[in-house]
Amino acid sequence: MARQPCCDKVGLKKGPWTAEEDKKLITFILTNGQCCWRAVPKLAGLLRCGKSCRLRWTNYLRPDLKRGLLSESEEKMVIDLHSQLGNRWSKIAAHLPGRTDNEIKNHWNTHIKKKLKKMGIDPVTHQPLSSSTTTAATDAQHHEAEHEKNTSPGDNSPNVVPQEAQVEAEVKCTTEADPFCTDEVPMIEPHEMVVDPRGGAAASSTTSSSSSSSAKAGESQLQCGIEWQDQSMYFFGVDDQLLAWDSFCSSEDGKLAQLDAFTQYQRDHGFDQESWKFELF
DNA sequence: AATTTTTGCAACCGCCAGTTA
DNA sequence: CTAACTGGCGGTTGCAAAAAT
Repeated sequence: MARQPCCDKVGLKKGPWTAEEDKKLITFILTNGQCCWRAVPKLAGLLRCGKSCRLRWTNYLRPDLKRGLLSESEEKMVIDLHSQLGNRWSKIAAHLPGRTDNEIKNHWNTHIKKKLKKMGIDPVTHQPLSSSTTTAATDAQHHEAEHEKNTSPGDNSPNVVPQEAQVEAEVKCTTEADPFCTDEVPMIEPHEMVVDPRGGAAASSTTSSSSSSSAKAGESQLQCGIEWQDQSMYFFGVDDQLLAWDSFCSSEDGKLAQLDAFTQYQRDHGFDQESWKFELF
């Protein structure tokens, strides 16, 4: 009955990931796809627990991630969704392709909260702040602290609690309309990953949030991303297009091309974490 | 220029629900 | 049926970089 524990914590590394560790994890997942996270560190030769590997991958290394600040429209969307869903960051992230719940949560706490307060809006209730709380920043801080005190742990709903039915309807609607909601992100198989060393845009983002990615034009860059013909079809599910793409990627030629491209790039250029992180997407 | 404070974000922690032996 | 495990989530922390003094 008893299974092995997820990871014995003895001797496991913690803290920031090194370029070498990233490389190992990326190479492993490119080769094997996402499988049992518990097994990943051992198989990839990492002294990390599986959970740490999963977080590193989903929040940072995943090739379909956008980098950079949220655009105006994304921010607007986050505010709108937060008013309906509260701190259900993963649900909110499901509506923003290429964004992680962690990223949105951080952005909310560091930028949006302040913005809303400046505008005289309570970031918790999304209602206008009462005059007593808008008079001084300290009051606003206190106000927020009170909110947080009054919110029981685990209760992530905003104080203006939306009708539960509405929330459920929203979530239901989301999963129906968007089969790849991050709650149900399909495992990325090796054949679904494309390394494109040609220098062209691998993941065709239609937003401006990746502007930093083009900043160092001319540098030889590893282009790695899920090479969807149209990003929207990945996130909103155009089944037959996906099938066609999948079958291409599933072909032996497709697989070999992807792995060859990656190893070739590593041979030619070495692995540059900064490029991987910022120059590509 | 040096020091202190603030900010932003990657990563960790603990909990939970679903799954499995 | 039950206990243990896995994967996922939200809250929090720690640290490096930037800004202020």
